[in-house]
This record gives sequence, C-alpha cells and structure tokens, in this order.
Amino acid sequence: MPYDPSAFPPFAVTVDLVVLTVRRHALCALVVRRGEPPYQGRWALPGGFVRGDEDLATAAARELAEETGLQAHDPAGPVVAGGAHLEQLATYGDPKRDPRMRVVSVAHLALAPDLPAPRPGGDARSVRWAPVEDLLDQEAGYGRDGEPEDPLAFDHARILADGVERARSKIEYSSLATAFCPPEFTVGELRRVYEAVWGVALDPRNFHRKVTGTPGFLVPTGGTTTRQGGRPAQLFRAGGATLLNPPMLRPEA
Amino acid sequence: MPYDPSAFPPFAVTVDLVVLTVRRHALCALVVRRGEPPYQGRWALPGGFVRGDEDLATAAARELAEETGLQAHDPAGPVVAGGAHLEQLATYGDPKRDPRMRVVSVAHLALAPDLPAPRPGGDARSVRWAPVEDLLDQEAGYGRDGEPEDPLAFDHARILADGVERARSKIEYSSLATAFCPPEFTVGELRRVYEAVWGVALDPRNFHRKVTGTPGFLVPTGGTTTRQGGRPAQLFRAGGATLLNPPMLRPEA
DNA sequence: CCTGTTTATCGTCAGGCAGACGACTATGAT
DNA sequence: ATCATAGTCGTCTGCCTGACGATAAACAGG
Repeated sequence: MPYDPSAFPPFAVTVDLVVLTVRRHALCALVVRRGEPPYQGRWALPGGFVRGDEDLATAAARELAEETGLQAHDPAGPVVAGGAHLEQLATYGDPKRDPRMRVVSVAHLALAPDLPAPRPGGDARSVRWAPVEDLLDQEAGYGRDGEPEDPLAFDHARILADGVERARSKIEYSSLATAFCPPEFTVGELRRVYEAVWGVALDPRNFHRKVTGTPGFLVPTGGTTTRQGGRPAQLFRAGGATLLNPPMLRPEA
Repeated sequence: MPYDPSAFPPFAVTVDLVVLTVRRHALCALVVRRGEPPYQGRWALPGGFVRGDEDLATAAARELAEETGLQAHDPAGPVVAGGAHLEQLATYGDPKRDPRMRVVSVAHLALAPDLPAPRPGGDARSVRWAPVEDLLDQEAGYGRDGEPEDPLAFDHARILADGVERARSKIEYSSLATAFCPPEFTVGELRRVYEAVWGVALDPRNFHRKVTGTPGFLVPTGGTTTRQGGRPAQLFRAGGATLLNPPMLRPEA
C-alpha cells in the first residue's frame, strides 16, 4: 500500500519564519508586505519554497539569511556571537490555508539580537519589525503610526502565536534568552529580555541571584559597561549550559 | 518571487506515527513490518500519505485508527476515556530520507493505554509493540525471541527517539501520563507509568503526596481496586488540569 | 487462625530554593 | 553636592522535595 508513485497527491512545501527580537522593551517579529495576491498588501511572515535538493533546516537558514543577513547557529552548537537561534516550530497543512494550491508550511522559529541595521534585508520588499502584541490583536491592532492594522496573511497569526508561545515557555527552562542578547551583555539586559518576552516585571535582586547562581549559564568576561546608565555592570557571555535546572519561574497571577 | 506555479518542486507528504504505550513495566512503540522495498522486511513506524483534501491532524488520526482502532482526542478536549492523546511531533524532510522520491514526513506522537487486544489493526501487515529500548539500541538490539533486531527503516529511529524524548519531558509538566492509563486508575498505576517512561524508581510515598496534592490532577471516583495486589487502592480519573505546576521532578544522577 | 508479603497511605524532618524586601555601591545628570 | 538610576549583596520566611519511619488492608500458605 505505501508509496505507489501514482497514488500520492503533489504538495508544495514552504518554510515560514517566526523571527523574534526584543526592541525597545517589546517583543517584535519580522514581517514582510506581500506584493501580490492573495492577501496583496497585507503583512506576512517571511518564507519561501523549499528547493528540490534542500533540507528543511537548510531552507529555513537560507530564508533567514536572505531576510536578515543573520547566520543561523549550527543546530548542535553553542550560542555563537552574532548568530541567531533557529529551530523547527511546527507544520501547518490545512487544505485551504492557501487558496491557490495545496501548500504545507514547515514553520521555524528564530531568535535574534536587536539588529543595528533596521532593514538589512536582501530584496526590495517592504520589511519591518512589529511588536507581536500589535500583530496578534487582530481586532485592535494598530501600526506604528496609529493606523489600523490588518491581520496577518494566511494562517500566519496562528503560526506567530505558536512561535511566541514556544519562545515564552522555552526561556523558562533553557538558556535561550541569551539568543536575544548581543555577544556580551549584562544581567540587567538579560532581565529586560525576560521582562519583554513574558510581559512582566521581575525583581532585579532575585533575578541576579538566580542567573549568576546557575552554573554554566553565564561566564563573566571581566569587562564592565555603563551603557544602561547607573552603576557599571559586569559583562557576561552565554555559558555552555543550555538547560536551566531548576528553571526560571515565570510569575503568574 | 513567491508562488510561481512552475517554480516549486513537487513533494510527497506523509504522516508517520510514534505510538507509545506502557506494557509490562516497559515503554513500547508500535511498529509495522515493511512488505516492500526499500527496507523490505524491516520494522518501521506506521504511517501513510496525506490525502489531497485532508488536514495533517486528520491524516494522523486516520492512520492511528487504522492501525490501532483508537480514537484520538479532540485536540483541545480533555483526556477522554479510551481515547489516545495525539499531537504533532516534528517534520522530517532530508532530501535523501527516501531513496525513491522527495518525501516530507510530518511525524505525530500518540500516547495510548495498554490495549487489551494485542493486534487490533486493520490490515494484514505484521504489527507489534516493541520496547523502545530494543528499537533504539541499534547495535545491541534484540527482539523478544532473542534474535538480533535490525534498525528501523528510513530515519524512523531518529523520529522514535524524538518522540520518546518528547513524551519523557512532557509528563514532567503536564498531566499527560494519564493518557497511558485506563479511564480509572490508581496512584500506584500512574507511578508505574512514570517509572516505565523515565526508567527510574520513584518513592511511592512522595509520589502519592505529589499527585494527590496537585489540585485538578486527579479526581477520586469513590471506588477501590486490588488488581495490583496488596491493600486496596483508591481509583481516580484524570482531572481537568493539563499543566502541572510545580512540575513532577525527574530524578537524575 | 496466624504469619509473612505486598501494596497503599499518612507523618515527620531537614535542606534547598524562591519571593519579598532592606541596604549599600558606583556611575552620570543637574 | 545632590539626585536619579542601575547594579549587587544579604536576610528572612514559607513552600516543596527527598529521605524515610510507621500504619493499614488485602492475599498466600502453613
């Protein structure tokens, strides 16, 4: 029964990317404006077709590089300076998700530090970082300039929501939050990442005790910085530990 | 650039299933023997093509029903008596994973109670439950009868390993372990599920305190049973809570 | 019937960790 | 000099876990 070459319907396979970063204390996602129907003029997640000889992870890394210029980490490797974390998120294959044909999309999640160049992309389409809060509040969504925002194209709102939820839960028990930080960062900067992703305020003293007390999470570089104002803060790099045990607890009402 | 109808290569899309259960104190997976090349005669995960008008979750539920007769839960619904938990696991799309053509497989994970009928399946292929330990120790794998076991077909060993790891981590912070139990079960039976999935011994007293002290995890039915021998034990059903907070801690050396 | 075995269930106690919060330090801004 | 801003170190209390003693209620066998 399996694999009769004439018995399977052909599918198009794409990768879509949920690229997240923290900008101005807000969790933001990368969106591109669609230049053609369907959903022409609407914002959508970046993505594209998987090539015939290409692995899924390779296709996702290629799309990420095309849109942002970011290099993805080697999957098994440590958090590398300047690189982005990239992992598979989930696959979406509703028969009606694309009105033109049967498309299965393998969504990936990328976490990137705040990019110095706001629009480094490769092609001419309109690209921007938008707060996920705005993108997901379809009803009351408003753009940066106060204009009402259309919901994302296709099922991309759902994909984005799943990606955000994955990021929110994963920074609890892994050191992934460092993927949002530049190569060297302070404890306070890392705390602001948690606060932006979770949308809560954390006690600076307990946070400091927790992250500096977890072996392998942070390694001091010896330097200090005052780029956040106030007393100089120690600089750290991400340590080798990828799993946090016990996890960072997400405050909850 | 996107969606030029002539610009995308055609893919075949399948769903493969990692169906897990606990039998005789061991975590077991459902495997079928392949009747045709490639990998003819080797064991593989059950699966099949996604139909042209079918959602991915629907295809997975259909395959599960065909192989086991189990009804999958409604995704958002509670743990239903006799039904199996079913969720998407990950997608595997290496260009060379199937030697004949480009196949992308959307793997799903199903957790089922120990089935009374050992071989309820729908078609004539050889089907069995095999301890995951045997299936994953490719080098030293031996079948029930002591004969050496070939590794699973395709990349199914990897998919199985990913599914097992997902199950192992997910029972930590969710009430999913109850999906391995019959509709009514005792605390001791639930503890043996954890012990089989994690491969560790748990303290019965601390486990009892933990699960009965977590609100919404277990609801007593009022009945008791002695089917495990010893003093009669209270019977419970799975409560409404799906998330365990704080989580069940997996002992670790 | 008495005894040993098995499983279930309740209790106690010490250590670890998190939340709340006080205190002090080192910068830059006015 | 003074204030505002961040960072860092400590203390205390309550909760949870792991270790483990003790009791309860069934069955098996003599």
